[in-house]
Amino acid sequence: MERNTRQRQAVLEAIDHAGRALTPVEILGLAQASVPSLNLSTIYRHLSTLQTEQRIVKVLLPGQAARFEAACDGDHGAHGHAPRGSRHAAPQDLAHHHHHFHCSRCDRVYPLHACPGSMQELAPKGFLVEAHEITLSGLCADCRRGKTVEAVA
Amino acid sequence: MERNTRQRQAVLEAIDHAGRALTPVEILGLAQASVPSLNLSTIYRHLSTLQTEQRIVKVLLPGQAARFEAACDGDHGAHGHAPRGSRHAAPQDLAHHHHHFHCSRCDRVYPLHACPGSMQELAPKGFLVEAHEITLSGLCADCRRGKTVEAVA
DNA sequence: GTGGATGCAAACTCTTTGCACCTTG
DNA sequence: CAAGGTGCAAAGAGTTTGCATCCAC
Repeated sequence: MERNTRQRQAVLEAIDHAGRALTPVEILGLAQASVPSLNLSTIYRHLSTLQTEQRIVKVLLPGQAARFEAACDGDHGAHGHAPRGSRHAAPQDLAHHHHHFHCSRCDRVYPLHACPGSMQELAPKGFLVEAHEITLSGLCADCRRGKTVEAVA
Repeated sequence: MERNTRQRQAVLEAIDHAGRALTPVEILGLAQASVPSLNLSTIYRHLSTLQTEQRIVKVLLPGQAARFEAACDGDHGAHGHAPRGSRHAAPQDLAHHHHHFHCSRCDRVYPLHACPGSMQELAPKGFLVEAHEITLSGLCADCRRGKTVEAVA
């Protein structure tokens, strides 16, 4: 369904190799290494289709521009075929629910692989909690130990 | 220090009477009841100074435009004088740390008056957690019981 | 009367879209 | 070769800023 262009490859590889959530501009910088003519609007278009295909996930943090990370589910790895069967499960089921840490020094966003649970008890009576987001911020290990990391490398 | 103009009054009253976090456009709508000529840029300018004075707090939720709510601290109430003495305490100390609930139906944001605590344990070793944000979403009591609430009234 | 406040318009950031041209299958 | 992909430029939301005018003190 989706053509396998150099641009699409470059975007997907940038995200898959990052290990953290990237902004569209970061992706542009990385992907232009393989496709120098690459344009930001092309990036945004691929980010849309890749989300639909559940290959990537949009990460929204308070007060920050959108970032994108690889969807760490079972479909990951082999990329020769279209997403298999299951079209009925909610995104969370596949995408392994998790949260994020934002480093205030280097501005990088790291995944956290733990979750304290539903939080229904924090809401007033009568409210129905369907989702929750937790964002931690502070210093990542690199920045904490003073390694001078250039902002968003 | 700050002049007591009709515009400033209108902005402050809209926020103080809301009981929930409002967007600049919502504030505009409410405040124009008293000052019809009121302009959005004037709103933004007052939102800045009111934040500095710690009369209001900016509320950022993932993927949402900024909202503003009354700072529910001790200085609240009497507004005849400039903020008193203490200039050394961190904002949190005065502003009563809390989180928010976003209703996906009416798009309103309500304060939550509970907090599960530091969350340092969710971060990888070596990371320093300095702050955390929790956002719940789902249906507020009104929307859950089917009261047809016009979106962002 | 004067300096800070206001309204309007322009600028800015992030993201989306229209369109003519190019490329993949 | 045709359908879909790409680059560029323009359009949109949300927010900020420059500037001439206005008004609270």
